[in-house]
Amino acid sequence: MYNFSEIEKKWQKYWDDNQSFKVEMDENKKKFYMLVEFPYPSGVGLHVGHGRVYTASDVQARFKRANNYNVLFPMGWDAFGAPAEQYAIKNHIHPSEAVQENIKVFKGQMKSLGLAIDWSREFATTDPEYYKWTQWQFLQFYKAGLAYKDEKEINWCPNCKMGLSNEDAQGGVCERCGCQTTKKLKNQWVLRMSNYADKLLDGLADTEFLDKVKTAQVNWIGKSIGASVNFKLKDTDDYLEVFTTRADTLFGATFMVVSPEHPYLEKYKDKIENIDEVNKYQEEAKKKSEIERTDATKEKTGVKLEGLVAINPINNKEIPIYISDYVLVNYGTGAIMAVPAHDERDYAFAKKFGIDIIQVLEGGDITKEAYIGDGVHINSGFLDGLGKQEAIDKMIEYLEENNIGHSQVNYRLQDWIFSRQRFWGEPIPMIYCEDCGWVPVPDEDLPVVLPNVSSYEPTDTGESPLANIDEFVNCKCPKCGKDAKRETDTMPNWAGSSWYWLRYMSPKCDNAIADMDAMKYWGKVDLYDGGMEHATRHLLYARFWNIFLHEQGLVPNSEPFSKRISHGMILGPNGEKMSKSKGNVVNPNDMIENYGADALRTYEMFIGDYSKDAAWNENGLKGCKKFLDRVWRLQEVLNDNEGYTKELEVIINKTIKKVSEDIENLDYNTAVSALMILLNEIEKHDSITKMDYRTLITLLNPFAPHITEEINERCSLGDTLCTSSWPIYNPDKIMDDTYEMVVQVNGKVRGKIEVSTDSSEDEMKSLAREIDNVKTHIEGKQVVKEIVIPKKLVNIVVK
RNA sequence: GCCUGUGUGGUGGAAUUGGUAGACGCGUUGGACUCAAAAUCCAAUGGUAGCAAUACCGUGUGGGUUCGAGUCCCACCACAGGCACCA
Repeated sequence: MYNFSEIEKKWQKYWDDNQSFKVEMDENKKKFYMLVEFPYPSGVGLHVGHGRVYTASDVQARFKRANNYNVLFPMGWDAFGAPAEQYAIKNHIHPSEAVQENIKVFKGQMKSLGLAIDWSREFATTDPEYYKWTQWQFLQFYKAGLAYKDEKEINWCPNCKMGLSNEDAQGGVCERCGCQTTKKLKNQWVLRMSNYADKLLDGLADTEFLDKVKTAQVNWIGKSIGASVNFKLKDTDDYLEVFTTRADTLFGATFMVVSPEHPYLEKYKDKIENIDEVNKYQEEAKKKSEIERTDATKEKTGVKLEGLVAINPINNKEIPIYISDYVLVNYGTGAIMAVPAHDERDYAFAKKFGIDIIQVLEGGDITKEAYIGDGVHINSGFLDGLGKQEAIDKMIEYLEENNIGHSQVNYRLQDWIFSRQRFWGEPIPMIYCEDCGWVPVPDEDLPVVLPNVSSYEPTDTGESPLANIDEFVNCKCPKCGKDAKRETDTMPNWAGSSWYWLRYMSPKCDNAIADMDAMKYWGKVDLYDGGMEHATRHLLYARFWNIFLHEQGLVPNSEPFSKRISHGMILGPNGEKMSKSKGNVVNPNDMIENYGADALRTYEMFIGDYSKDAAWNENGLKGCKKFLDRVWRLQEVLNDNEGYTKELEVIINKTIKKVSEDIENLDYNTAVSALMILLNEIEKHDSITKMDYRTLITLLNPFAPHITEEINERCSLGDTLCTSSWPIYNPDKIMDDTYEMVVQVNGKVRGKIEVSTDSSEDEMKSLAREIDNVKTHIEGKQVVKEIVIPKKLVNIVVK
């Protein structure tokens, strides 16, 4: 047998030495931009799941290259973030040192997989030459009025001592450490992402994302169309504003509820007679975790505001106001009009507090539960007798005419909290001056570099460790020259990954985020592969960022990615997610050592539907190794005949078609299967031609690039495969002369017969009746009709 | 609760989109080679009945459309992912 590690090293060196995969712009060639999410270089090295994703991307890149595309297939490192910082805290070294070490390991592993990456474009988000431009782009947001400082309650992880975005604290659990988050007031930099809600929705039309990715984004943005309604506060000149999607039920609004954080509670503290009780409720709400507060199944709680009463503007009835934590401060106006007859939550609250329930839609039995279905309006004055949409329209018209409210759109999407109180992130390039306020760091002073310090731990006050470093903090105001202080917060991990695909286009550019000509040439990412876990967060941030850059005239396209696909995970042999604690982790290094990178790659492509999870099975890997061994052994049976072996011509042409289409459609598993079928056919012959062999290994090359190059060289089959063109099939040669015609009687298969491909329908019919078993099934029965599907089957219907 | 998906042999998974269900691989069983083992090669392999030809059953469940349904329609069940007191 052959020495696969020797062969693999040989060809990896060859590709390196010859810079085989380096690309430059070439206006004469069609471009193809293959992007795969760049990894966070952790200390544990690559996972076999990475192997699947990178191999699949590599197959695409090699396939497109062979099809004469100018292929950009780059790689880099998303290297800011908590793990490197934790490691630094523990070992008292600069995080960049740990990052350098890890990158080395990752890159070595990627090379040993034989990936056709253009390494000349490599960078890390932690390179000052890169984050200089991340900082510069933040300043563009700032200058466009899209970055602002806001004192607001944020998610706070008491364990990590860190502010978290809503995205990082989903469900009230810290994404990093898993502990329960609380709330804390902090002055944060925030990006006005919510301004872009509609653009993010509309832009989806220009993408080819999977439906589930689009749906996830649409849900995340959460657009709802409704109305804003003002309720007058009795004995004041003020109004309490609410958002509702059901303005038509206003006649049934019998009370109002404000969230515990609503500003009116402070504003009207003198008017609220039971303010102590209210304050107590606010305190309790604050103490509760996000999980407790948003548990929809728990019993409703609340306190009635004594002394503060609202007036329903549609009927001028006085209605009470309550404070309750089932109303969220960060959605709508933080206050609602409650229609207990037709809303489950309001119903539960009204029942508990003994509030009036007025039915305004016909249907259901509201003595038992809220009726949330549709119905004709009743008890609703001028809306009586109307259906839902008609009533909504009429009500909004009325509200607008009478200056009580207006139509309004609301989004679930929030602004992006952009501050982190950590060391290992891009410093936010802002300076605070007593006289001038917040002043951007001038472009020529970028990047604001992370200093060397002895401790990387967050401070007890929750501020970044940078706040303890006087040399970093103290500076001069760029505007007036007086003593000033730097912002010590850093950017979130998502910042560096929100524009990295642009940088690959011209990674060395030093006067812009990337060269405009390069961005125009490479354009949008053609195929972007990443995990489903990034369908909302990373993908929305990246799109928001790019849309903004486009508006600023900094990039040529509004949408950054054409097609987004997502791969399934590789699970452990037991079908569970691989983890150290479960002891089911498969190390790709071991697999490469024992079976070779080619076998590993082939197996990871063959393992199953690329978009679905798949459980690891080492026997499957052995099977793929066996397949490659058999391909290798064909070297012994080469003959000197020209062209294809005649009997193999059809299946070879068919296989070219099948493999090409499958790779194009990301059906890697069936592409490998087609090659196995071809090999099975080939092995039925005593000898094969060089052309037979060359075509087989060319089709196999994207999956097993090393062994195929070696075979190609040893047998002198042609040019190196990495610079060769993909085979083209002959459409006239993909049809066999004969096929197995299926004969059914009443839809059941009763016989099969080998017939010539150019048999006429009549010939097919008569051949069908000659089959003995068919005869027995139609004997003595009346033939009602005969269905003929050319080149496939005959179905005889009898009675 | 809502939104996406998915459900096929012992197993990973195929099925030209309404036309032979189970390709290909793994596993299992039998055989060849070998003193023996490994490796390799050959054969069989959805279930039931049968010596066999063949018949019946079979793609989560129950209905339906059709000459014909894994594929389309209706209802339901289970699992996975996302969202969720969003007014």
